[in-house]
Amino acid sequence: MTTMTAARLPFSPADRPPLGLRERKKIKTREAIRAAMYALVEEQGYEATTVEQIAERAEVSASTVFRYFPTKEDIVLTDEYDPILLEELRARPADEPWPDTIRDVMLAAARVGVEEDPHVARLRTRLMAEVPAVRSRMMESMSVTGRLICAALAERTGRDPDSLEVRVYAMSFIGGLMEASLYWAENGHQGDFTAVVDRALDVLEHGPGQEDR
Amino acid sequence: MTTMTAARLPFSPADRPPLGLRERKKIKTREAIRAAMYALVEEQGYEATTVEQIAERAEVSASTVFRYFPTKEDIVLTDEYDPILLEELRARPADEPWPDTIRDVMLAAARVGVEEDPHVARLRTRLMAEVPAVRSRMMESMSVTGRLICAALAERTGRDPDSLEVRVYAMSFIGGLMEASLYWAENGHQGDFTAVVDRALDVLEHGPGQEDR
DNA sequence: AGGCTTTTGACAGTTACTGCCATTTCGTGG
DNA sequence: CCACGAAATGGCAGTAACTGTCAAAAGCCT
Repeated sequence: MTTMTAARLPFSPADRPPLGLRERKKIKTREAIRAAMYALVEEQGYEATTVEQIAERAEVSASTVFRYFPTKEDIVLTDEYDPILLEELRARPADEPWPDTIRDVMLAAARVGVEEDPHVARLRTRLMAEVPAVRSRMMESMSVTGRLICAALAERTGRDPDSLEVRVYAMSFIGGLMEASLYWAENGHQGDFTAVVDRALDVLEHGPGQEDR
Repeated sequence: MTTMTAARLPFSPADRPPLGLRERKKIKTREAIRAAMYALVEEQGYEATTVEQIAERAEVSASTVFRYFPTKEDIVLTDEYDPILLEELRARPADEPWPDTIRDVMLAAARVGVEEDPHVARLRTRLMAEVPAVRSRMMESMSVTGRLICAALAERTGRDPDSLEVRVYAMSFIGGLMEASLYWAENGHQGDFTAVVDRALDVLEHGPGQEDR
């Protein structure tokens, strides 16, 4: 109930002010833990960093770290893309052709994700490529994004979000985007991430090109 | 070096006889461990089964279990689809249109996987759906299958197997097939698995249907 | 200031997994 | 058939990520 405040739907405009000391401190702690982990990972690498070290540097106990993040991997990668996606989806006209919708929504999410903190975005994708555990956790988190795509597509086309067809489509999408991120990281984060995503979206929409033969 | 004998390429016909006592015993141990785990999982569930229990029932030490399988998850799901896939790929004419190739190859692999031991196939997919750790491990293993698809597509179309386009295509494929397995398991393994895969392949080839609007 | 709730730290316990070393077991050449 | 080297095994100690519990501390409210 404390962790994962992702599902809070639209963000009513007036709920910034009423933040008690408690809430503010929680945010600070959360970010202190993140910062500690980022720093340690850059110094020693992911596996070499223990949760105790993270706790120590963040000046909290190990128990507290686990109260804020369910697993070590989550410390590096929890960040809510889904709300952005939802917001972006909501902003689109309901009769827009689906391919256009999904493309723009994905590009927007990618843009926000990278521009917000380019340094962290790179570290995150690098770890995704290098550390299996991180990659796995990311996949899990992406698959809930997949369900979100199911819902969106279902809503716009009047299909069953739980049908095999819709689900397979959504997860193939996720798989493709995941690979795009990996590609970007493996090639030293060359070029614009959104450009990479754009190319990936082409493939997902039209296939790899030169279809047969 | 002992585990994962998957990459042994074509299977020359005459290497069944020269199996020493040692080799035979190793296979027996391996299967004993697997059998022990399957049984215990059905009795108590996945998480409740510890490696020590598995070792005990298989009449080996815990050390030995870890010598045979790198992780607990691998005990349930290691089984080499990739060799089947390779063999099947090899059997196809080189000028066959790619969509036909990939479809038939995948269907063949699915068929073999399920028919060989339906009971285990169901348990495996059920665990995939229910246990995140198993699902993750499966994803990792599927992503090496993805590289295999990259290589095959690249070879047949003269493209770079490491290009973004080819990689995204392959992984979207994997994502879709993964979801098909999950779907099958979540719906109580209704119907033929190959039929489910067939529908998934339609989606991967042509999109979810009713493209836009 | 005093009582209530939430957050925190300390601690003990579990389990997957890693190395290391001594012992056993198998394959082989004499 | 027997030794000798290599491989497989078991036992043990250690690590690190979690989990659950309980008492102390800190923010909140009147």
